[in-house]
Amino acid sequence: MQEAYRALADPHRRTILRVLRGGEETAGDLASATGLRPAALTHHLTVLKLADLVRVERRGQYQVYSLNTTVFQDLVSEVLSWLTEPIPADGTPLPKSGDST
Amino acid sequence: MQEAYRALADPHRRTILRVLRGGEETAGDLASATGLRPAALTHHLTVLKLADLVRVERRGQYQVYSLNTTVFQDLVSEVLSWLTEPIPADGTPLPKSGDST
DNA sequence: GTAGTATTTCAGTAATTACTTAAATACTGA
DNA sequence: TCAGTATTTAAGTAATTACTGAAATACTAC
Repeated sequence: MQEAYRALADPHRRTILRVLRGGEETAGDLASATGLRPAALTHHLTVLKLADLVRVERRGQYQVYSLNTTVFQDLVSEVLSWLTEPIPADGTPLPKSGDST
Repeated sequence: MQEAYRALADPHRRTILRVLRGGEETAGDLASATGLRPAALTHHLTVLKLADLVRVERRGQYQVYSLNTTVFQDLVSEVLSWLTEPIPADGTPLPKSGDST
């Protein structure tokens, strides 16, 4: 999962993911959507592929990118689990708010 | 939100957040939980504070950290919304799988 | 083949990040 | 006040990251 969290940290990459939620797009379309130059876009797409968040397929002249919804859902589920599965505190007592002096 | 996404990108910071899910902890306890040296821990806590994901309160000798559940839930909600609110594709047609030559 | 379009790779650079040690600060209890 | 504990700040370094322009690759249509 580390690669997926890392992938989310960049706003351009989150834009790419959001655009791909609407369906597959060519690399060129993603470049327009993000305002990135080709080489910079490729860099971000590489990070997203490393995280297995997107898939590519060559279609003629184009590279067509799409969301790998499986991994994407796993990621969301993991973050969500943080809300629903609290980790019990260990027994170590902590000073209470009025405790000092 | 950018700061929050950035904060999630580091595994030590995710550990800190998970530990705090179980209740407030002193900086020292968090250092033990993560295996970080004091100065490195402070660095990560600063990032988490910047993202408003954690709060601190001095309690005597200790600094007691806790989750800011509001922001934390906002973050989870936003990620979750990516699954439930697809962005409609624009009208631009894309080449279909069999299209080439 | 050749020209044109789409995309990636390469090599280098600037900015950011995580970390270190040492010193400073904030508090406690005697 | 002093010694001790907890934590942060400061200054520097090494690694990582995002980006650039230029060259290379992959394909299409003639």
